[in-house]
Amino acid sequence: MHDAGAIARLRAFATLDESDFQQLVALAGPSRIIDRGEYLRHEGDSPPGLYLLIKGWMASTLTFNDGARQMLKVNLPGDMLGAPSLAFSAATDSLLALSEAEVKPVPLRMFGDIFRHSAKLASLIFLVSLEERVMIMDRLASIGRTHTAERVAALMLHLHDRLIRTDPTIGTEFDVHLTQHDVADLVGVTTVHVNRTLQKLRTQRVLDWRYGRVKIMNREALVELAGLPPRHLSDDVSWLPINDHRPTHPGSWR
Amino acid sequence: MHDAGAIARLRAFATLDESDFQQLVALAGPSRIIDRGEYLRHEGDSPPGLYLLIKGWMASTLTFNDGARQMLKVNLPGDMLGAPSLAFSAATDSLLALSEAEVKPVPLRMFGDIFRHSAKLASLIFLVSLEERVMIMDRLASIGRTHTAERVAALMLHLHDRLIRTDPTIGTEFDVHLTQHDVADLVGVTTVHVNRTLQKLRTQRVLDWRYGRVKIMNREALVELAGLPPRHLSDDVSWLPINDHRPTHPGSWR
DNA sequence: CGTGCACTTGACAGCTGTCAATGCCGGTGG
DNA sequence: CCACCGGCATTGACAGCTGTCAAGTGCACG
Repeated sequence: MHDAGAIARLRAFATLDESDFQQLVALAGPSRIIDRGEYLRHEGDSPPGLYLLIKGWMASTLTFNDGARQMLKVNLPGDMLGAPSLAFSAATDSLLALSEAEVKPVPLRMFGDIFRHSAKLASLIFLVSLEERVMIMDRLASIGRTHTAERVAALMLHLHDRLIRTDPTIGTEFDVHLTQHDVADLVGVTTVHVNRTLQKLRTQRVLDWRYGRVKIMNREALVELAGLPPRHLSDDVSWLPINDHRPTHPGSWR
Repeated sequence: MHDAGAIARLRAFATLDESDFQQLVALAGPSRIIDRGEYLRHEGDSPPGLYLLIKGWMASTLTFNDGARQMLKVNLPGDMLGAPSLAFSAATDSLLALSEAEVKPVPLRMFGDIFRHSAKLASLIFLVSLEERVMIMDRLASIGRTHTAERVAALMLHLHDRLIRTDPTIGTEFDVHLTQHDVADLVGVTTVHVNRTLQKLRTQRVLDWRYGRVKIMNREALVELAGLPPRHLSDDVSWLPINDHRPTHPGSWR
């Protein structure tokens, strides 16, 4: 079940067969549990590592030289953690547990083997990386060009879209493992201002966010506030080798 | 020369041989010239296309439903344009020419062939995509957590770092093809405020930015202002198949 | 029952947006 | 050659969103 969650994002672009599945399962190392509030790794750590988030919520954060902290991304189960840092000699961001979380380290050599042996899986991983870029582009636009209420609306829709992808039964009410301080760090304002903004949204009957539980009261209003167009994953990536079947030869793997 | 620029970013991670080079050159289609201020494509265009920026500056922009515009990224010669949108059914961002620019469309099928036939090039393209993610993460943090002077400082250092990579002879004075309005859209403030901020930075003898020409007067002050750690590309990605030599069979290409 | 964390509230300062007007300059047409 | 025009840069006054500081509430936990 956990592994199924971990490959859900790849399956959004193509169906995976048994051979694909085995290669991905092979990535999963021993589990590690991280308490809420603790860091899996800090920015600057070298060399950067790669992880698979199995359970719980985590966040990628960046700290300025004056101590200010910006949260760059919320990671949900099935997400890869730490990938962007792989292009650099040291970790570019810190990985923080927003709730108790379970992660599995992925040896880089084993991750590289995917690119070595499966054009299909490499293609899908590339697509997910592109998807991540668009997610952060949308967040950047939201933070750069809108006020706090709009940013919160965009964040909430973003989270809801991502949660509903792994659990379609989620309705308009669901748990969000973020404190108001976390939200502040995500949307780039202070905790005090987040608090006032949430109260305003509640009064306006748009969004009710209390005690870690969210209730979407007026989705249309949220969409209008967020101001961003809806995003739909491509349903045709046949130009990538996603249908090739290059048999795996386990013996040749290291 | 142009093609050399176009592959410079891949070469940052590994050396390319003749076979690699040929596959990349094959991507280049017929050139297209775009006047300053014109769009190569608009967000929402479907299906999304992929392009290689040969000459000039371009920008990726996103427009809100209220007309506000956020500039997400400045593209320099050698950059791939439009990649993030490939994971979606419609273009997620618009591509705007900041100066007269020359681009070459890349047929998706041909781009896919790289993933089909070269694990090495696919790996390098993946790494560049990760690098892009970190660039935008840094910009997001800057916009989310700092004031305008700090944002401008971070932007300028970012541009300088990228310009110096393709032209190491660039000193502390160089051309930047951005109006104050462009800068405002990049750092998420108004044109008026950018103007005042640039004047302040000039008075403080930190940065002199006038008439499209920039003079870095105090680099240490800029770094301190920006507040972001320096980024160094990885010098060891040997866990990826960047040394494999899978001979190309041109006849088998479609 | 004391402690710590998250949340809440009020007053005030400060950064930034808005609006409006002006100056500058290169390009265009008469 | 000169008037006109549009884009870009600049300036001032003022409003408004957001940050800062400080204090207080409520709840979970040991």
